[in-house]
Amino acid sequence: SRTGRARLGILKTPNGIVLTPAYVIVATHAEVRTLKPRDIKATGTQLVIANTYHLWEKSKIKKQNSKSYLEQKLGVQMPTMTDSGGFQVFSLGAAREQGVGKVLKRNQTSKIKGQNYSDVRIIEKGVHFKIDGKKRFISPETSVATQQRLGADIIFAFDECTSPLHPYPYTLASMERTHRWASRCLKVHTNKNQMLYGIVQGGRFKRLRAQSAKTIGTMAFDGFGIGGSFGKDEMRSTLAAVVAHLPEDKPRHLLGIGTVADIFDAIEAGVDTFDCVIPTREARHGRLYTDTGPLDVRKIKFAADRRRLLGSRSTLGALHRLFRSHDEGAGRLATLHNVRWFNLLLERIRAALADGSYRTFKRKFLISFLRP
RNA sequence: UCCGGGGUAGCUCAAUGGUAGAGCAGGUCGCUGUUAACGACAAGGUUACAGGUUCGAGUCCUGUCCCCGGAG
Repeated sequence: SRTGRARLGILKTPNGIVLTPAYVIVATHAEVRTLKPRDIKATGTQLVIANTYHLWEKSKIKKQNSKSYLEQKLGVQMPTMTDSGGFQVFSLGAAREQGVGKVLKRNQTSKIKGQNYSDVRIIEKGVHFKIDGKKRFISPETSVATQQRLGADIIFAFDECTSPLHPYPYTLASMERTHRWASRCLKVHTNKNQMLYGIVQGGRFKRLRAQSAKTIGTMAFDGFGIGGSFGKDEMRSTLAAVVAHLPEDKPRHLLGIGTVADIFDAIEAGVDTFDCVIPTREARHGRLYTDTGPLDVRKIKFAADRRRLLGSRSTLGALHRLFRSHDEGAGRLATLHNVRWFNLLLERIRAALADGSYRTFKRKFLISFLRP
């Protein structure tokens, strides 16, 4: 039985199927940080997302045994995505300059109009980046070409991820440019073994979100990414405004989200897949996820904790000591645990959706997870 | 026992006689299409002890205690 717009599905790719809803694990440099190739599947991960910007130079490496750099480096055959580099327009530009994330924490606005920053310059043709002294120009055409060389199963249109602090006029202008970029991406997308997803923008303005979803949603994409920034506590309402205008028969991916609360919101809005650095980054920073909430394993109170990490013989106490001694293995053990935990959560959600117990599952889960 | 060096935050060490600081450890918090195995903040002191000189002493002088090295 359906729960709102939530839906179960199977995403088929040349490298295997993905049961959805699914959490996509971030592998920016074609590796899940701290993990070895064989670790990835051991965590139950179905799909990973790498980054075109970060793999730009590597993408020029010639194929070996018909495998692209992405496939070689990942070291395991499985479904893959590559992001287009559009997020770096934000993360290396407005985000750094304004000191803000893509999800607003406080109600604040900015007079910053975009679209030139010290290391990012946006023009109609594409984006000039300057980072670590190196110059790089990425356009819809070069992003798609690079993603075709990298060979992921699912690739994304080149877009501009705007800041939640951008005012309405700039967000509108940027969105319309992203729409033009989307058409250009479709034109140069020649490898039909790869699914190309268009990306909905519109920032925190729901009118723009709906408009973007209508425009992108009627273009000949194989699926749709929902990108950009969000207002404070507006994930549900923003997703509702977007998904209403996306076709039912194509997959939807929510880019760069999210937290445990976001997962439920996204699934209930009708999102099929979403990716986020939270499981992996926070693991490296010592934050472990459990059914009774996240904990900081570095704190002294876990020094002798005998509870075991998911799928491991190691205990919280052992991991605590590894972190305290700055052992390289700490990040790997923590990452294995967190990725397993998020994948397991999605597995439980899929099971609950399948047998109609989603609402009950969610209520019980959150009571435990959010307990004081 | 003598000679020399030293004793400052939990640890390792700074501080021309002029408001005692840093790094690490420990604490709290943060992390949303990874420039992040990172970052922010707060706390932490009878400067071994007792006197003295000085407007003012971690700093100079005297004594005591302790540590290190060398000699015996």
